[in-house]
Amino acid sequence: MINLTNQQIKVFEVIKDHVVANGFPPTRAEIAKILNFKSVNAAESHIKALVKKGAIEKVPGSSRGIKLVEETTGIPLIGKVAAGSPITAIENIEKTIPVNPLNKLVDFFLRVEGDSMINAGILENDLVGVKHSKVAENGQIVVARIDEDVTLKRFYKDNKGVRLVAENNNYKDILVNEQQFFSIEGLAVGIVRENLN
Amino acid sequence: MINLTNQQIKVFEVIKDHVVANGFPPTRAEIAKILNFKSVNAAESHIKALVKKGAIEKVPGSSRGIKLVEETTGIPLIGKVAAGSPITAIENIEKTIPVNPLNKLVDFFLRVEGDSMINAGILENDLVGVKHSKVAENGQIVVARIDEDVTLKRFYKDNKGVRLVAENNNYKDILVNEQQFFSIEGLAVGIVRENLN
DNA sequence: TAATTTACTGTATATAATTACAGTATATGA
DNA sequence: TCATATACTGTAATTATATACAGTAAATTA
Repeated sequence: MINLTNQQIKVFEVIKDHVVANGFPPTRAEIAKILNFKSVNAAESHIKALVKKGAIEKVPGSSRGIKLVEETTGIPLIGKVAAGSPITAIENIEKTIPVNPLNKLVDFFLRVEGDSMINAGILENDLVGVKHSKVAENGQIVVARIDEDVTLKRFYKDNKGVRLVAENNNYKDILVNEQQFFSIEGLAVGIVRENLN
Repeated sequence: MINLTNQQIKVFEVIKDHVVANGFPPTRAEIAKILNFKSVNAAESHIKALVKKGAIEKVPGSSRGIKLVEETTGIPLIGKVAAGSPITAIENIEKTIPVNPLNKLVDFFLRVEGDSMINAGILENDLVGVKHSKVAENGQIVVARIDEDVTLKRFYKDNKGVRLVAENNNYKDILVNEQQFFSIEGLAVGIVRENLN
């Protein structure tokens, strides 16, 4: 977002906050009311400026037809921290992480039980983001089903059959035999850990 | 979401998809057009039914004044998988994870460099979600600044001073001396790992 | 079997909302 | 210094939108 004036930043924040709070953007009149403009056209003019500068997009003729441009939403990712600068200073922001970095890929989450994947940095109670898939390549971490059990393991297949391998030396490999029902439910594509402290 | 009819589900999906695609909900007329209703009132009636059943909320008098109820958005968290059921069957869904499970707490992300926190299950390139804070309790994982360096470590303080401890035996504790500038930038509250496979 | 819910069409209207036009005043860049 | 941008007030008109009312018909529930 390039060179917004203080007032334009205020208008932008009002729009953003309204979307977060209500799920839809404000009207010109609502913006004007919040910022104590006596004319709706003040809001309209600011919107035009924000469009021109690429902070938002307009859908002409639509009520509340304001889109926040993707890079302006989400959470900042701090890259290299410049000497002496506050950590969240604009020059330190590498990019903006979408509201959910895993959102596009993840079909569902599974909560991890046990410590069988601890060497892969996957701890108990982590949320594993899973993408639906019926197939996997050797070495990939998969959500697999053996009969009625669903488990998270590394997947290997060779001429002897399917082997599911834990990332913890205390666990033995699981060899799937011909009598068992086996299917891959999905691929682990990411993890989320809440409550780190 | 309780007992929506097939048609109500369709209308709900249209609303949800519109919000995802455009950033704001559709009008009655837009819903009607998408679903080939010849009367806008068909959409209006469905909206009333969806409100009654708790799938959405209405903001009366507001254009596009439709809110998706929180539990209806986001990504399903699969709990115990019932015997024989498809993994994502409704009875297996424990709850719905908000679009970003860390969103409320995280002020910014830091990308992890190095393996100093590997024993805490924090790997290189993980995104650590950080909450602004100037203080920490002993044992908490913090983002700290020593002179110009920003680092992620476990924080300890006693009468001898501040000690920053890695979660990796190959790293020595960092003892902060009086001549150095030291500050806590924030507390690690979660992690996100993309590209697991 | 009667009442209610679902699932619409069709009409109408008040109001919500966008957006253009006409100004004023100050600040900034070329 | 002259054009352009910023930052508004104020008015007005067109159109976008919500929403009520009057129906019809079939399915569901009590």
